[in-house]
Amino acid sequence: MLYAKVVLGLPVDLAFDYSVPKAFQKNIAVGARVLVNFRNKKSTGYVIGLAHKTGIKNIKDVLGLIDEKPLLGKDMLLLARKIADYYCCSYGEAIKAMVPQEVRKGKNLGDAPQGTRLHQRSVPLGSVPQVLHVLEPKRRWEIYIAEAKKAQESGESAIILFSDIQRVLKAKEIFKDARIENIRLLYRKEKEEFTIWQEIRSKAGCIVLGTRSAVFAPVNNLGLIILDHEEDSSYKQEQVPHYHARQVAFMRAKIEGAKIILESISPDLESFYLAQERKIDYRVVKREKDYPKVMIIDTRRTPYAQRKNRAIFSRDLTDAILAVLKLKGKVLVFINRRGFATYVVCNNCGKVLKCPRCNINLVYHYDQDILRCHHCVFKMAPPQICPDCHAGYIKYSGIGTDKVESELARIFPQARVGEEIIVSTSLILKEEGQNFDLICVLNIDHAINRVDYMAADKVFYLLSGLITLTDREIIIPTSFPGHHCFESLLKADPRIFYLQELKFRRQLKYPPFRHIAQVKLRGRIEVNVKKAAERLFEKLKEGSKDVRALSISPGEPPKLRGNFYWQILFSALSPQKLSKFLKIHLKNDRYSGIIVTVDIDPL
DNA sequence: AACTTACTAGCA
DNA sequence: GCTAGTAAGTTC
Repeated sequence: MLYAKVVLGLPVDLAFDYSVPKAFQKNIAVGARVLVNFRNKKSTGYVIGLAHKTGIKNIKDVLGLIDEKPLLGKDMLLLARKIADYYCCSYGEAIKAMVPQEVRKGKNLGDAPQGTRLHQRSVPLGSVPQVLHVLEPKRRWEIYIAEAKKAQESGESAIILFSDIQRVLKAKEIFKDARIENIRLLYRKEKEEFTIWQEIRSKAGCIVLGTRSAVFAPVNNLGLIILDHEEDSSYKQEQVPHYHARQVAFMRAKIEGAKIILESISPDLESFYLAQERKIDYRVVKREKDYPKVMIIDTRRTPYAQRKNRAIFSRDLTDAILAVLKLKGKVLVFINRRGFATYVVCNNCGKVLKCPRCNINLVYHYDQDILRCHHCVFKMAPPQICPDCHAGYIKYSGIGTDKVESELARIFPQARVGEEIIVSTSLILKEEGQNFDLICVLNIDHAINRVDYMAADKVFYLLSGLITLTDREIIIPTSFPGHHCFESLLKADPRIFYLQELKFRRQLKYPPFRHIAQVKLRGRIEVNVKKAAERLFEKLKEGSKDVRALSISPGEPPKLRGNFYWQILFSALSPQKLSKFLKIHLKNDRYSGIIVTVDIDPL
């Protein structure tokens, strides 16, 4: 008798045995999908092993063999196992993350001939990963193209990952212009995803351009993986399993002997650290534009009268903008917040209008005359009279892009806002090749002040991006003028930021020196979530030999889309130790109405 | 995850 | 003794 060990896309890290009827015994193989009866429901399962014995009585038959040829090769199965061990998920959940929806649903693969794997190169070529620190963004394309060509010439495929679809499409144009053949676009929103996925499987020497999930593209003979803007947070999956494409790329490149290039204007602190430790290579592409004059304005010295008025633009800023306008120059005013007013408050009772589902401040949008929640889709018409006390008028304060635009129109009536002066959030960084004569960065202190140990990194990545958009001048008002972000920018030396930040991280035993696991509890009833979190923390606060419990706190944000959040943090030297610890200890912890999830290396 | 079974508090 | 609600166990 033959038995198949089958995993399902469930959060249980177990394989279930099914007996294999005679009809399938010849073709069933590890890596194939099967149709099975599980809890009286038909589901798609993945065969991860075959055996001639089983300890299970009342065993059920495999109902159908979906793949005559295995869907997943040894390499992909090993990758799934590694993801499960790193990111604290089940084998099946990891496999689920690797394949398109149609494949999960059990759709048959076409008869396209299966690609022949040239299989393991004798010597893994160029397999030391590389940080590509590109201070001149447009120069990176020629490197990508050269690397892609090199891969294709030796019969290898390449995967190039981008932070979003716009950039994938831009890359397609550039690669087409460079006459690269065999380009395939792969991302989860692509209608043809399933067809393209199959094409990639059946061809050799594909250049796959895609977003996060394309790190799993079923290419043959993988030679190269590039991550464009590798520090971008969109490489981290927000759903379980919370994998990071960079980490998966490292795993996959190791298994398949491929080369990795991590490209960025401002490499991730962790990547810089690996380069610093000589674990990976480091290469700089120098800036060609002139380096702009960097003005850090100490707002602690602005006159009290100005602060009291909450003037958005201090005298320094208006003077600088006016000077540029006179010379017909272009100004970028940067503010990382959309909308007109970021809080809307009653002038009688002081009540601030909040989203009923997320409990965060609603933002007034001038163009549509509407109040919006920036966390969920909630919107409402702005009330004239306070809905709470029914007495006071509604007052708008706090600034966003819309408010900045209208202020600019007031201060500079002669200027065309939207042409000579552009107001934008970090969306401006998605467009390449822009050049401004002046960039004013508003409200950056807001980002520095966040209670988030990564706040400084995020500010540094942002400013590093902005500084590529000007060769003249950038002005940043702040009450932390001595911050290492700014010092680094002033001296045009990124190392100042990285080394200082690493020093802090080492002292605090934070990443990259230790790994963090965030256990998130969510539920509809606030007190229950809090109680469950406290109970769990009480149980696990001792940690283990390797794992330390760090803290328990309300989620960030504490309420989102009608759910309340609490979180517990743990740390350990290795992510595998964290995952193992949590898999053991969370197994028997269930609280009714509360969902517990684990995020390893949270952002 | 989704479903079954066991257990406990509150009630007539 | 009954039920509702939830804690715990199982899935092949």
